Formats: sequence, structure tokens, C-alpha cells
Amino acid sequence: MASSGKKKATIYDLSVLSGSSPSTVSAVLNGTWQKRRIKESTAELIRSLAETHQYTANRQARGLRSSRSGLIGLLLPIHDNRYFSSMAQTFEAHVRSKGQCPIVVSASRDPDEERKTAETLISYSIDELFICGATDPDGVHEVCEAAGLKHINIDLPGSKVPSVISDNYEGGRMLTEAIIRRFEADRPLLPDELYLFGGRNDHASRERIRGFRAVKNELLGADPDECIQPTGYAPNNARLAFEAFYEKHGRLPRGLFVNSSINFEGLLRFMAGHPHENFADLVVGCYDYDPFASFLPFPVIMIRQDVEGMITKAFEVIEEARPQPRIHLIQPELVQPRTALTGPLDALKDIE
Amino acid sequence: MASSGKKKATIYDLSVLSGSSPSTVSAVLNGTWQKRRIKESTAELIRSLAETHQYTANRQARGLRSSRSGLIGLLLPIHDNRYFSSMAQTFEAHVRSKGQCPIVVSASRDPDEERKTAETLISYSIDELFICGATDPDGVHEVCEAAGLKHINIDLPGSKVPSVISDNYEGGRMLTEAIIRRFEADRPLLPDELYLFGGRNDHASRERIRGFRAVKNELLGADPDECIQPTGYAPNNARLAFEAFYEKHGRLPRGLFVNSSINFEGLLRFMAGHPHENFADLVVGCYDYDPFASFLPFPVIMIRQDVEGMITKAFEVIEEARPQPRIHLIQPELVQPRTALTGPLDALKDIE
DNA sequence: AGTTCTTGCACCATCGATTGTGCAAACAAG
DNA sequence: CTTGTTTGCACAATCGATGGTGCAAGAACT
Repeated sequence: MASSGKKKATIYDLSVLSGSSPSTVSAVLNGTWQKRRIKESTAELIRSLAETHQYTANRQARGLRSSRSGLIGLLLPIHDNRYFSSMAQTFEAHVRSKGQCPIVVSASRDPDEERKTAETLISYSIDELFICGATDPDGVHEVCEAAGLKHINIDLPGSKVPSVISDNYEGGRMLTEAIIRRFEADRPLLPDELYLFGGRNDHASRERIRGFRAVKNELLGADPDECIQPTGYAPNNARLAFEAFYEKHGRLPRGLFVNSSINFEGLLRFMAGHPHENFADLVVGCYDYDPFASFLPFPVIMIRQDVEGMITKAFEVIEEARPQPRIHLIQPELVQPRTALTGPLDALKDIE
Repeated sequence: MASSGKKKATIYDLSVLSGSSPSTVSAVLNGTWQKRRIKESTAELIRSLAETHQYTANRQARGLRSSRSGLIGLLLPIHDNRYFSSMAQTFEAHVRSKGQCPIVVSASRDPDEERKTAETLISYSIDELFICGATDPDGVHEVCEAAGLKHINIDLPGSKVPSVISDNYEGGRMLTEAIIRRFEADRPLLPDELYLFGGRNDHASRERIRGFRAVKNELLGADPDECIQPTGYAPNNARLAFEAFYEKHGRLPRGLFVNSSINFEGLLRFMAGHPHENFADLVVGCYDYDPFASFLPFPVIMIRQDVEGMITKAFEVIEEARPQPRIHLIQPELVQPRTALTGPLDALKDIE
């Protein structure tokens, strides 16, 4: 389809047309012409030829020669989630503003996939790699290291290069406290009425759980082990955990700390099978923000991670000369129920 | 950071190590060695050397020579939205299964951005481009055409190459009818109690509106013009429209057809400023599916577009020899309130 | 032994852009 | 008018992989 097109113009074509050498054309079009003392008039001629012939440089050729591609990679666990897709959206804006081209790829939380995907990106000579939410950041690190590729971790930390992550401990604390306070007015929550569901044995989950337990101890005076249910990230596993609890107790816990919006989807799947009224007394805290979730028929307190802040910080840190493998914490934000926040989309104009 | 790495091995390195010529190494490693009658033992040697030295081909070099990159592009309006991010997720899976590398980029619904972004992708010699939800598909077409790049439209149709889109007319009909039927039990809806908000003058909106009006006429016997409020896609514009209506009438219409989940966010923003109780009698139909929206405190009927179906069809059509610029309609699905559907994520394993 | 195949590989141009180097022409200085 | 400088550009190597072509050594055949 659409293969009628004449081949794209190259510097050689413009060289012939302008009567200059290819190197002159190249210099003019990539901005180094002053350094090469090309006459303004020559440059002007070449520029206008480039314009009329719709010349654009072949990036593969340029990249091959200069061993830089202009591509900056973002490795995500998944696309299909508001948190990660807003990560992609924000990342893209930053990369574009630097005049480079974003390449966003997901690796399904699979350590093997992650490494292979990094390999693939490297084979395209990407210039930098942002590793977001990787299950095995240090594994990806090795691949990058071997290729001499600048990289940085986001969302989940690694030990070899800097990491920019949410302050999950503080976030966990804030969210837990907000759930508990939500009850105080009437009948206060008991320690075994507040459960945490979702997440697995990763840094983020551990920190959130640590915050959760700390606050439970401080405010409720106890923190039973069985209230922690790390069911992984799959919605269906979370659903099964809720079903199991419901089966056993005839109801859900009154207070629920859900580790991510993906796990929250598991809760929805559970709820789909039960009447609304069963959840009258429920308060949910979710470690993620989704505008629709915020308006559900029970109070949903959410944490919005500062995606813009993380990305900005990550770009700062990755430019540093000798970045230390330390962890940079970014504060998340507590979002009260029924709150519709603006997001990266609001920066876009709506062309009607 | 991480720049200690020795440079990546090339076929020249392996050539020296193996005592064979670079072309032999190349042939062995890209699979054409049988055709070149390379001895099995030579191939074996080279393969093992490649293994131990972690050789991976430089794709820029390969792409430059063969004028194919192995990259397949997807041009989206935005990332930060369940519909488009599941598009990205699904697209990625398809591309990966073909052994190629997906490159997903967004262009903010801006015709100019769209063309420039396509240009950029072309400069990386991508092999195919999927144009999804473009404001000006034919503009992008011209850019692709000039570069001899295979491309196809998704979600919003163009006139120059094939398009794979939702059957928005049918979807609009289904959704409208579902909203109306939702009321019949008690007090039936009047024609001026069912409004459509959101969307702009694009093919999808027009078709949905056409379906909306047709069903209103059929079932309610009338279809006043003022019930159509195409406020564009920005959440805040939708919010303002709701505010304006509320200001004027002291309430919202009982039945609401919201053109997309993004517009729905505008409704949420409006609702954030008003007590829950104001919306007791409300039924919302939303042309998009979001699991959280499906469980809101008022009935939300949703349309789920068949993303998997569209992507699959698009891959079929783009491979055709001489694809005609026709429109392929994919049927969407009506989703009743309080329904938590599975999505592309459920295909992933959860490594605990 | 001489001729013809076949096997197994090496050589080299090529893709398009970048960049270090060289060198004529124009100009200035003495 | 000779010698040095500056201006303005051309030349050619290079990045890494691909693929057409050529050719020596051994096998097969007469």
C-alpha cells in the first residue's frame, strides 16, 4: 500500500542538486555548518532545496555513524493502567521537549522479558533507558551496563544505579491513617477489621506494608499478621482472595487497603457477584489514583503518586556525571473520596 | 553511569575470533547461511562465539543496509486513557509475536503533531504505521505515501487507505436504547431528558450522534437539537457544559450519553462540586469502557470497543497486497452496569 | 590427466550520514 | 610580488550489516 512514493531524498541527492559535496549538505542540515565555515548563501541554497524536496535525515544512518539514535526508552510493566500510562504520557512529553524520540515498551513484569526487551532496545542504539516498575531492575542493569547504556530506575528501585521512587512508606502511612480516621466518627475500626490486599514481595509493597503496620500499631494498638494478604498483581488473584475472605467471614473487612488499582479491579470483580448493599460500611484505600474509582458508592481514599515529579527528577539524575546508586524519594499525595484531579491530558489543547 | 562497558561485539570482532570473514559471520547469525553453503561446523563455531560474547546485531546498521528496521509504529492521540492504553497493550503483543519491535507514540490529537510524529517515525525507517484515532488521517497518509510506508487507520477512518473502526452507529444505537430501556420500568424518559455530551466533529462522534438521534426518534418519538452538546474531548470543556446545564435547569438531564471516558471525567469534575444525592435518578451511558466507572453509584451503561478485534483485523488488512481504502466495521459490545470485564492484562502471568 | 561440478567461503560495494583532514582561492601583510 | 592567513569547501574513511560475485580446493567424471 502506498508504495508509489519516490524514495526519500538523501544528502547525495541534495549534493547533486546544489552542486555542493555531501559533507557540506550534511553540515548545513545538521547545524554544524558554522563550524565548518560554510557560506551563508550556500547554506541558504541547501536549506531551500531540502525544504522543497522534503528532506529528512535518515536516522539509522546518522545513528550508525554517531552511535546515538535519538531514541530514549521507557520500559514499563504494562500499558493498560492509569498509573503507567500517565507515566508514558509524561515521559513522552519530556523526551519530546528534548528533541528526542520516546520509545515506550512493556515487559509484563517478567524478568526475562525485561532483559530481552532491554536487549532489543539496545540493539537500536537507544541513548538512555528509563526502567519503570521492573521486577528485576538489577538484571536489566547488567544488560545496560554491558552495552554502556545510561539508565535509571523508576517506581521500583535497583541497587546498581540511581532510583527515583515514590515514598511508599509515607504513602502507606498516610493512606492507612486516612482509612482509620474515616471511621472514628462513628464506630472506630478494630485492628482485625483493616486488611491489606495485593502486591507481592517487591520494594514498593514491602514499604507500603511497613507503613500500614506501623500506623495500625500506633493508632489501633495491634497489627495481626493475617491482615496482610499479598496476592500478587493479577486482578483475578485478588478477586479470589476476596472471595475466600467473604466465604469465611460472610463479609468483607470494613477497612481495606488495596495495593494498586489493578488489585482494585480484582475487588470490582468480586463485587460484581454481590449486591451493592453488602458494602455499605466499607472504606477502601487504594494505592493508586483513578478518577472513576474515586467516585464509587463507598468512600475510596486514594494515593496519587507524583508521576510528573518522578519523571522530572529522573531526567535530572540521569544527566548527572557520576550518579550514585541512591534512592530518591518522591512524596505522593493523598486524595480524598470524590475528587477528580486533572492530569497530563489537561496540558493538551483541545482543537475543536 | 554504567559506561564502563566494553563496546558491543560486532561481526568484525567475531570474524577475527573465528577466522572467518565478516560476511560469513553475518550469514551465520542472520540465518541465511544455508543459502550461502556455510559448513555446519563453521556455523557452529561462530554461533558459540556469538553466544559467549553476547553478540546482538546492530539494528541500525542492518536497517540502514536493508532499509527495514523491524520497528512497527502505532500513532495514538494519547496514552493516558484506558481505551488507548489497551490499544497499545494489544498492539504490542501482536507486534512482538511477529518478532518485531513496537514503537508507540502519541500526538495529542493535533494534526500538525500527527504529521511531524509520522515524519519522525519514518526517519527511523519503521516498516509499518498504524494510525489510531488521528484527527487528520489523510494528512498522515500523505507523509507516509511520500515515504512509501505501509499504513492503516484505526478508530477514526481516512479516505486513502483502509480503516478499521468501531461500528459507532450501531454502538450509539445500542447505548441509547439501553439508556432509554433502563427507565421504562418506572417513569419513562422524555425526549428532552436525554442529552448527549462530548465528542467533536469527527467520524466517530458523528456516527454515534446519528445512532443516538435515530433511536431517540424511534423510541421517544422526538429528537430535539439542543440535546446534542459536542463539547470536544477535553474534560474541562465537558465539565463547563454540565455546569452550564445545571445552572440553567437546576439539575442534570435524567439520561446522559457521554461520548467517551475522557468526557466522563468532565462529568466527574462537575459532580465533585455537588452532593451525591443530586444524581439519584441519573442514568449514564458512556461510549467507552472503564471498570471503575461501571461501578459508580448511578447506573452506568458502557460500550466496550473490541480492541483485540480491531487490531487483529488491522494486521490482516495491512498485509493485503492491494488493500482498498474501505472501512472495516468492528462491532462493539454493550456492558451493563456493575460489570468487571477482563482485559489484555489477564493474558499475562503473574509471577509471584 | 584433463575437464567440469560442487563446496565453502572471502571480497567488496552498499545503505546515508558524520567528521577529520587537506587544499585551492581570496585576501592581507610586508 | 612573495609569504602567511583566512575562507570555503571537497575528499575519503567510517559506523555494522548485507548480499552479489568471484574463486580456490576438492570431488566427480571422461
